[in-house]
Amino acid sequence: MFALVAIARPVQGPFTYAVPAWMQVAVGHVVLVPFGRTSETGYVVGLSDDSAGVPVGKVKPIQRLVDERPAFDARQLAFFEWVSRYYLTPLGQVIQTALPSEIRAKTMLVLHPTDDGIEALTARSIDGAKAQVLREVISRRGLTRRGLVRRLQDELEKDVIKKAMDALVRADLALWEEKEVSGSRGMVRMARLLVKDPLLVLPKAGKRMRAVLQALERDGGSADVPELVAEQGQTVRAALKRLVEAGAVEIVERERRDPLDEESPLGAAVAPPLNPDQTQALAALTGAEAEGTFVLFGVTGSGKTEVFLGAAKAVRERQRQVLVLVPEIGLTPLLVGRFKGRFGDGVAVLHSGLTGSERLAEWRRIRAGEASIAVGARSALFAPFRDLGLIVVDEEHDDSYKQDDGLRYNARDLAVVLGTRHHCPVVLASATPSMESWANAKAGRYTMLRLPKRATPRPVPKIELVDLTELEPGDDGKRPVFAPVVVEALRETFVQGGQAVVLYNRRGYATMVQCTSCGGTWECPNCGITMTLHQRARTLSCHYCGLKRTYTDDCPACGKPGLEELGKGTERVEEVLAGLFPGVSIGRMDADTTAVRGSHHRILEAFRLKKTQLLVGTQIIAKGHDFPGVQTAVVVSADHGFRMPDFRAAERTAALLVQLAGRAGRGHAPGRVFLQTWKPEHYALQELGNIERFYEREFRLRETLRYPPHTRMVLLRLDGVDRRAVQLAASDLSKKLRQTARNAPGVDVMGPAPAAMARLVGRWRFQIVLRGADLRVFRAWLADVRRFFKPSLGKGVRLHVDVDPRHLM
DNA sequence: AGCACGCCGACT
DNA sequence: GTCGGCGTGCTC
Repeated sequence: MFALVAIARPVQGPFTYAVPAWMQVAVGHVVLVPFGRTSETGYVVGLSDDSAGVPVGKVKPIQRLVDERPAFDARQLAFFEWVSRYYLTPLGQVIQTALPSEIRAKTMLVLHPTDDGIEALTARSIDGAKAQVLREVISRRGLTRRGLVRRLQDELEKDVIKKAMDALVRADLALWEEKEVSGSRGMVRMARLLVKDPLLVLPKAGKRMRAVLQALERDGGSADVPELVAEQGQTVRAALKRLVEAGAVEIVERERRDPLDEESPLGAAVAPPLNPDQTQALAALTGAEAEGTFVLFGVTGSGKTEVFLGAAKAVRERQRQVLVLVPEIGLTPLLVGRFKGRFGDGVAVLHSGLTGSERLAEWRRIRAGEASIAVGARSALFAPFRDLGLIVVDEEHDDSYKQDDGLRYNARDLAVVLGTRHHCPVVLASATPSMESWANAKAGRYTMLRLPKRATPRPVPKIELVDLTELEPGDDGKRPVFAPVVVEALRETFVQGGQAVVLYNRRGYATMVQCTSCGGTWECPNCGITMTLHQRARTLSCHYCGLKRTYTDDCPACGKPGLEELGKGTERVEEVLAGLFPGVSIGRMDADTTAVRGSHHRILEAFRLKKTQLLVGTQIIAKGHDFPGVQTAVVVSADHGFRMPDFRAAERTAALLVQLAGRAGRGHAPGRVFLQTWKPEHYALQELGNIERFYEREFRLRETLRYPPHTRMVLLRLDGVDRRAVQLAASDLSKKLRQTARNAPGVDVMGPAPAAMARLVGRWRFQIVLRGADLRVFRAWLADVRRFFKPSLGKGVRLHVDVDPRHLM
């Protein structure tokens, strides 16, 4: 008996293994198999009586089962195989992405001394680097190659250490042993303040240590280490070490907890009556033979969730399962709460905040059929459902459905595939459907369901375009940030005790700092882009790689004072608003203010409870929250997004603006929405009141430009430290691709071209865009050229393959 | 991804 | 003559 095994590594598989006579193996079993010089996790994807052409001498036996029960069934396997083909990713990697990381055995090689080795060190018969390494091997047994290097890197060169290790093994003074490692234990390290006034104990604490202490005091005496690192950088670890030594701080491990437990208020247990539109949509989804994909196109506040809940109830009654996908579960505690309130324990929640064991428990509950409803972020798509009766993709236009590393799948698209495999309806819901979904509905492939009215009879707010070109410069010669009409509306709002949101899609204080004497600007040495000034933190920071530099008043190049702070971000907008409306309390929400765990929730709660009257922030404020008190919404610069070098810029910006407009006037007062713009004539702005007209225009525009959804794209991104090597590899690859593309009608190979951000984190990036007009021809051609897509193209050049990219930047 | 094999330049 | 650079190809 032989088993076909897909390996959890980026290798083209599967591989044939012998099944020991005593072992019961089935398709779906996770197994440990010998692979190369060590062992690796494998997934049984087939069984056969012969060795499938592999010489029997080469075939090795399966070592053991990792889990008694198969992790996936034949239907799921077929789905994984589809995903593997579509995303040009080896099957083993797809399955690895799909399964909880806990269901994975892994071994690593660790170094142990032999008796001869111990003898040799005592006898001092060896010396130099070998002796140093051997001493380390003996005193700290079981270190990996990397671990040894890390431990000795201060004393020896990296390759000297490696050579010494190999020499020791060759001389039988040490040997490699295989050690099994368990997956993540799901524990978080937490720093806790031990003394009241740490600076008394540590009068000489440095800047870093002080920053850590400050953060700890601010967060009530304790904080998670990963969060401190996210906030202040890796130097936190060194600072903590010294604080622990000084006895000011202790490190404790704690279970990672579900951040939603305390945050998702349970919704009502009983369904409210539905309006006619909702009833009609519900009927379409729950019909006896309902199948296929539906676009639930409902304005914000139209009661889409009630339709999901009603449909879920009907599906449950038929003993089938329901999958509800949400973009980022941390942003949707309300939706989770409503499902839990209606269906109680039957709801499994899958998200990244769970510990490994918690996630595994939820996963098993779904496999066992105990949970009939799963709510989760994109990876919930791979949960082991037995029989799905409904799939909901909420806010389907959201880009976070696309995974942007590793297996770059789009959960919205895969939901549609999964739906056909389970013969169940799939609902793609949004107030601003994606161009693809809208086009599919228009072409009749999907069914359009409309909820054109708000559930409560409030009017959709009026959108007012404010032409910034007509704005007069102020006394200082600069144009004000806000037009008078906007300032007036905001004032009126606050006088009436109402609330407002102001969106500006850039964080920080100034996007660029320039010396008035020498004209020098700060650029990130890793990424080559200008660094943003963060006034409060007094730092300049690179928004791509996170590099931070202390901000000084004098130019670092010529030493003269007089720096000009150009451009603006949320921090400056907040400052301007504080100046305009003294006495109005302002909350700011952007990646800077939400870096600390729980602060996201805190800022929103303060606004919901009307402790703050005005909320300033980046696009994060437009996502799915319901603030009844918001009377006025302002977009500081509506055409900001259009300038992005990306064919989806208009679509994305239009969606953002409509979503933001939906935040206003959901309560008693009618809402007003102001969009400040330099280009009021832009078609996306002109058609915001009727987004379907915008879709029509955008659809035709994309047709002339041969962009999706009229064509399909695959983005090949090459990156590496050596610019010339990357460019060379890219032109080499594109040459090969172009040659084969001659026989594939409608296939274009574009580029290579430097990526819009040509250098990120010290790596140069070039890209090649593949485009196909005919899906069948394109897919066949891709299957053929897949052989060129090796993850490493030599000389430190890496290749990432992105099928259906969301960005071309 | 790792890792071994193998072919060309600077050293004992 | 050997060590070591990393290009190429394999892992059942």
